[in-house]
Amino acid sequence: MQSTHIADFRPGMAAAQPTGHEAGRQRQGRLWSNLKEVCDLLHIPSFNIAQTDELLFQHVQFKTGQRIHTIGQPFDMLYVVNSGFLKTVLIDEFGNEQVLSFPMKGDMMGVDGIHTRHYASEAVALSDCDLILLPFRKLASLGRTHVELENMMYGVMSRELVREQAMIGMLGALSAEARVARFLVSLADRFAQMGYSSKLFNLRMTRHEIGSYLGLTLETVSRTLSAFNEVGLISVDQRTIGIKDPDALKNLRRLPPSRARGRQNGAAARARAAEAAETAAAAPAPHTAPPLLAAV
Amino acid sequence: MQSTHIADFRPGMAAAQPTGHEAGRQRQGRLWSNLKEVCDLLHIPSFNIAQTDELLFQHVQFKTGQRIHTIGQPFDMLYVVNSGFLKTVLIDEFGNEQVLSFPMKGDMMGVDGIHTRHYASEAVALSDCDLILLPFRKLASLGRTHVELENMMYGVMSRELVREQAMIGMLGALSAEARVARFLVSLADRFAQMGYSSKLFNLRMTRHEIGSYLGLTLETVSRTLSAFNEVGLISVDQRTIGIKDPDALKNLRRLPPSRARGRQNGAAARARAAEAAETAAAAPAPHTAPPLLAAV
DNA sequence: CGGGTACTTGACTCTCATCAAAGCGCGTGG
DNA sequence: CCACGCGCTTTGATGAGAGTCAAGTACCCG
Repeated sequence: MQSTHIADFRPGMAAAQPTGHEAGRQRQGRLWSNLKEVCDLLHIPSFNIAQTDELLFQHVQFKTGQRIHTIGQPFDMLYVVNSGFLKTVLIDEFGNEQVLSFPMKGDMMGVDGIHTRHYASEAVALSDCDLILLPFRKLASLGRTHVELENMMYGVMSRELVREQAMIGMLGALSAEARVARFLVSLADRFAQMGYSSKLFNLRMTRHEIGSYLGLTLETVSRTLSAFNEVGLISVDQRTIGIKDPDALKNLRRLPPSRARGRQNGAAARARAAEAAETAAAAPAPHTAPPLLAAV
Repeated sequence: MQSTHIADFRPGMAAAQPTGHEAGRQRQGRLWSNLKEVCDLLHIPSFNIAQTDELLFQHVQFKTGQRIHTIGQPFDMLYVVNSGFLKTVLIDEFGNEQVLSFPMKGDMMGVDGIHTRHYASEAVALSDCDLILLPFRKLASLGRTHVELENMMYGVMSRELVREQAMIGMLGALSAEARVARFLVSLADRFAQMGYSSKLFNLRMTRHEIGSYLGLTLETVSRTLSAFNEVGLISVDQRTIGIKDPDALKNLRRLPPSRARGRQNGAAARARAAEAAETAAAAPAPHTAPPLLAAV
């Protein structure tokens, strides 16, 4: 899709990139993973997982644009992302998409289907993907004998819940600029965790999808990225993002008004942006303060 | 402003109110519930729960304003609300509260503590409460022998996840008026489910807390309630809310501009408000439409 | 190349936050 | 029992942030 102008550092990325299918073995012409590999992928401590090589979970591949599951479809599977990038969306009563998450390596999908036995969201591959299938019924019964597995389930579900709580807090309380900044930081962190570069990466999603995820319009996302670029917090070239000042991004609440950052060198502007964040961070923070945004 | 005209049916509310502690038995001067009672409370089908009267869970009472657990506190308990009203909040880095939920009878709290073994949120009683304690470790090990219990756990956690997803969708895509409208509807539904009146109830939370929950300011909440009152969708008297037109509220996206609803009788205004909702609902809904709000 | 999709940028609008000032209600203490 | 005070709520005026509409550009793919 966006191939040419980043071809130069694709090699670098490929080098940093784990080989993708490192987990799993061939069998019957398909990939399979054992319990330990799944736990490792999910970052769940799996101390004494017994010899579980007879306990294998099958992989499935999806190509860009394919749907993994749709809303209302009968639930029977959980999915763990082994490689690739996806989005999960809600479709409202008017057919509009609301992006809920961007699952990538190590994330679990499908948990929202357990309750009603039907998936509550839709998952779509944003790139070619390799997913591990976890049949839920089988998994639950296994959990009864393998305590670690049960812990894994509870842990992953709880983690997901906490993640969504953080999302709600962000949507409820942060400005557009702060949302975009945190989105970039969290992406960078996840890339780092996966062994990619956290300083330079490719967005796998469109501005529209980012906007939907953050509760903003695509124009606002685009403008905000441009503004960050202008003050030197990041570099933007289409879907290629370079993180220049992660700390300032992490703490950013509001950029100085645009008229105040007209003709000047980037360093000075960046310094002031960072300063704005620091100032906010150092504020006394009365417990009774209004919920939204400190002054700059 | 609008104080007197609902005092007349205050008594009716008290009558509709269940007696609160109907679940549970006395023992050692305290209330205890068995597994079946807990499942019923959570609305989890519990077909063949064996004789589990030796499996008892203790109740605890909290008074208005008391904290059930705080952020960072070591996790060991889940809580099920047997009676009363609470809020759960996140505290951001500046000390501002972000309300995450308003748990009431049948809701489970504390699930966010499983992952890190520390509660990720804080729970506060908005009224006197009676909670059932579920020691998590004990519960998990019981789940291995009582399959229904395990299903209950997964089901409740998944349900919570779906609820938060809906919240994210709402925060990301709806106008202030639509958010308040849906908040009222969802409250009404929950009251109905609990056996209270869904037409007339008391808010247990302040405008500030509602605003925090919905990502709005308290002034916007207040103004929106007043506007709904003005067009006859609801009646408002401080914390007492009367639902007049639930269907219009459910579908409402945007009220007609205020200048268009100046001097006129309420019925006509309500009709137009409902119509606005219907119109939006009947729209063709192209899949590619912008994420936010149809026109009126 | 040419068509289409994604992205950027500008001008304008409008919703909602902010600031401010009164009412109202309820509990406390005189 | 009433007066006082404080927190909650309402309402108004104002403005800033973000959405909407509209070109125009860059990029991708057949």
